[in-house]
Amino acid sequence: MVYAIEYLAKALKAARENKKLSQRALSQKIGMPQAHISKIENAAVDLRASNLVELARALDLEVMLVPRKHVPAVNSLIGSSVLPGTERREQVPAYRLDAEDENG
Amino acid sequence: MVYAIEYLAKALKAARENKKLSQRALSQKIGMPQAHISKIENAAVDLRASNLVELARALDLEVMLVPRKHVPAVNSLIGSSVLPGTERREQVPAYRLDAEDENG
DNA sequence: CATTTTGATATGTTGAAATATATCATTAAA
DNA sequence: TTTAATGATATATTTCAACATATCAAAATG
Repeated sequence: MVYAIEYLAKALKAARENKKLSQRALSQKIGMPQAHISKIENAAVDLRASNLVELARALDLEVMLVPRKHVPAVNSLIGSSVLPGTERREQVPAYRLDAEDENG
Repeated sequence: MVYAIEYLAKALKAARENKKLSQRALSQKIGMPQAHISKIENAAVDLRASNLVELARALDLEVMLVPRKHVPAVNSLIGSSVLPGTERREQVPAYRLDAEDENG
């Protein structure tokens, strides 16, 4: 377990599930073995930075370096949608049965 | 050269220089060989995610996954201060001779 | 209910390639 | 001279791909 990147692993997993992609579908999309994606999402491996960027982009995310003092503002801006801990439980509004494509 | 992470490498280098830290000082701060930091800043190696997080935090930066649609807003929010090309020259106010701890 | 099938995810192994690290040398600049 | 940056070498550790297989959940079927 690589604790330092656990939050990134969880964010990647959450983003994939948000897009309703299976690990297999994602693996075919970027040409990375499904088994490796599983290990990454469980923080069982310390993935390389280029793989992090590639994986993120496949999920419409960008890896950014944010000054610590701006982190709260950024979090509120993006609704902490990619931060673990903000599980966004079954908060799905009853009137919205299907979310899927949230990005522009 | 690992092109996919070149922008991260440049951002790390810019952030370090902004804090007026030498590679050696940074290396001692986080216990990473100075020679390795040099390779990282030149994108000569594909560093591991945990090292990216550790390096970023030592420079008061956080590695975040930002939804693509929010990237422009985040960039304007943080003033693109960590994006290379925004060198932020000698903008240090004359009345402030010593910066160091910027975070609250 | 029990069984089986199906889909998705997790785990384990092997071998090749690359990083991580330490150390030392060189170069350049203050 | 002192400090900083880069480059080279050698060794240890780890990722990563490929592949097989195990686990788990849900659905279908007997």
